[in-house]
Amino acid sequence: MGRKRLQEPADGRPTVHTVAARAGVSIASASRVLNGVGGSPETIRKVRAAAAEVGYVPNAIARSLQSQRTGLVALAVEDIGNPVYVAMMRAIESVVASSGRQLLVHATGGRIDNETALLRRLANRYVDGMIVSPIRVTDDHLAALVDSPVPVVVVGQLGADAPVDNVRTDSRHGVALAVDHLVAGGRRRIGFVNGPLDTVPGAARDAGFRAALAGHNIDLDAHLVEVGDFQYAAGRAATERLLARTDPDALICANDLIAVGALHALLAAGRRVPEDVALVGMDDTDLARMMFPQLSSVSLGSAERGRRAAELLLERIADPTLPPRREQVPPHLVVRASSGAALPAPRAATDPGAATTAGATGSHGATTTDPGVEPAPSHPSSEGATP
Amino acid sequence: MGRKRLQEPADGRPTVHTVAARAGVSIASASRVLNGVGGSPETIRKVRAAAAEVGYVPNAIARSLQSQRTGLVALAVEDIGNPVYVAMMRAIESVVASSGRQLLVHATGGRIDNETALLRRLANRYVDGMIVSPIRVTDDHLAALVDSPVPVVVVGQLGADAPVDNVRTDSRHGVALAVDHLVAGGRRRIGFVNGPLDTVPGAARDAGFRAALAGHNIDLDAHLVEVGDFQYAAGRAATERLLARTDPDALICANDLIAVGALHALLAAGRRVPEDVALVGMDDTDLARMMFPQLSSVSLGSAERGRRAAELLLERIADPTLPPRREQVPPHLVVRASSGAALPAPRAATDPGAATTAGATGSHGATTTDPGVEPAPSHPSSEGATP
DNA sequence: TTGTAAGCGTTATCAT
DNA sequence: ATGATAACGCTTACAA
Repeated sequence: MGRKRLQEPADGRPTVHTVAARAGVSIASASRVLNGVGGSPETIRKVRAAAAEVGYVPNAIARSLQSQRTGLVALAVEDIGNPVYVAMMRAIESVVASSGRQLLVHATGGRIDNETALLRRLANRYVDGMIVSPIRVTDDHLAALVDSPVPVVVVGQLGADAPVDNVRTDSRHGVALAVDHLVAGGRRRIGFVNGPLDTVPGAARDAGFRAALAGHNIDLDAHLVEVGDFQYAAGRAATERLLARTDPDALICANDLIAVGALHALLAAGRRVPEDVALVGMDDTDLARMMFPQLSSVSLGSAERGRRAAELLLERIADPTLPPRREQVPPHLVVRASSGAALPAPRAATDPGAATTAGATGSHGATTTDPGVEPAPSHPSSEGATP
Repeated sequence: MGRKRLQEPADGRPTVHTVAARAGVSIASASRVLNGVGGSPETIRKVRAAAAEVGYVPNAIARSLQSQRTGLVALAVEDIGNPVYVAMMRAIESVVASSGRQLLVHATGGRIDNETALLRRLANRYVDGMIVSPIRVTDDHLAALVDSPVPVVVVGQLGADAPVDNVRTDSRHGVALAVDHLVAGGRRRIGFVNGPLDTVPGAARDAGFRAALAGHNIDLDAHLVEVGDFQYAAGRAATERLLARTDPDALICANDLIAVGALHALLAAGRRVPEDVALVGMDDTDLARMMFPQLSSVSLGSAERGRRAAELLLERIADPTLPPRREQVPPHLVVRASSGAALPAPRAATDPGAATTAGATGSHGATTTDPGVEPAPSHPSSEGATP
């Protein structure tokens, strides 16, 4: 025998039973009125009054158990401190909101166990679906993705055979765009500051860099390659190590955070950017435009990937029987002042607002020259102060 | 009469019933084994096997309905694009994680209705507790906070009478620290680029600025004050407007995002920082250290406030009967290169790594001089690439 | 140890 | 329109 049903639960909060009793109707009637379906005028009045009097608040968990949905969608990324994920999140949020759902974000901090745990917990029905963007993928991880009880869409590379919706870009090609551009600008001693090679993006960018150099018949000088993690501090430190042993005339960084660190290190070392060293980042985040000089950057279409991922997720939530889909968003290079001037130029504009016209299009295409004095990034949807 | 209980639910996913039937035991036994409490060796074996065979995954919603907890905690902020919230989030996350819970973040985009809706949805039991940091507070909002079914802690100013746990700082004092410092450095034409005055922080900072100037017997020149929103783009635009009509020798910005925009505008206008114009931001985010020159900034103790808020929340979850608590974290000024040199100095160091010793302590105390070549921000807990 | 069944709070079905 | 009750999937008190 279980406990007997309490009309007032242990924590004292009112339930439909409380309201129904107070209104002198059945819980069915109370529920109907509370949901705005049916009910005579008199019943409606009584129930509404009772609900207001006791301060009734529906229990969303109970409702979800019944309806098998929560109206929540989650996004799991490594680090919301990285503006690229903020951009992705904004794009996802706007799609998700249009479906009447709310987006929740979780930062995994790159801890794979953490991510798997989150997947295992949230995906067990707390959310209607999830978008994850892992930088490392283990078998355990993949298993969690595949047999998730709720729809999951992955942003990033995934094994070709994984039966999971997937939106990716071609970051190898992205690196090639940067190399082409720099070579066209006369640079030959091109350095590369990468993230960890045991991550999916790190490995892809490394491969892309090597392939692109080979394509230009440039021998890779190992001194010109450094690895840290995908953070500002590591980018700065890695660049300092690189500068201590060799003298590049250009630097490609695996993301914008690293690029900002590299810029810091270059300026501290007395190098002019772009006169002495041209600098190209990746991800094309707001950060690239906030720097002096503004940073050229390879856009990996993060917002676009986020938007597509969200659309795929909503489709799958609506119809879980869809076959796994795989989409690709092409990268493109945005040229700004940090790589704008050609090598021999002795004194180029370092004015942060100065436009550059060095949009030398390499053999891989997809290069844009960003007008230097663009209106700057704007995010109508956000404010962000410290209350 | 309701439907009859299906052993295999409509969506085909196994439940305890499925497992129990397959193992040839009761659902009680199955549940016990699945939860690791009780069960004979033989039963354990059978249930484990059955669960594995059918790929059983527990339904967390159902479990939560029973246990009245979800193991989730939410944080609602305006804009995760603002690094100050990232810092706050990291601090909260580490406390929350230590309690075995997971943190979810929601960006409200400053839309008050959005925030209230989130509160109304999540707080209805989807999470065990919430931390919110609103920049605008309406009555409706406050009502939602007060009668939330789950514990809520507010980071930021709240009416003194609101019966809600609250962690705040004194941003008026924070602005005063900046003014004192600049005055001590010989600046007199101090400008102020603020956020919207109808926000809580915007109003507080405006008041703080006026009071601090008055304290130094400096008349406020209205031309020296500009208002935008708390974003980079607005900060840049506002500074451009300000520079178009007057000529400040120092600028205080209501947050670091605005300060970066101001720096951009100043450099584009040919002003040297700090020689011509000293610049001080607020929030002391990573961004301040990523700039050239590095930005002085008033720390409002965001990480500390986040940490305290999380602790208060956990305490309240453990004991909901606690009386409302209110805590305050004092601001302090971190001096870096952007305001380091005194006014008359014709040529100060603009090397981004250069240390400054101009930590002139004003009458309000709490000033730190940041060694310029500090190891730069590091976040062991995060990586952040674009997979 | 095991099974039966109550109960978490809600919605939905069916008969009245 | 209304009320009684099954069901969502799970945990657990109690009896066997």
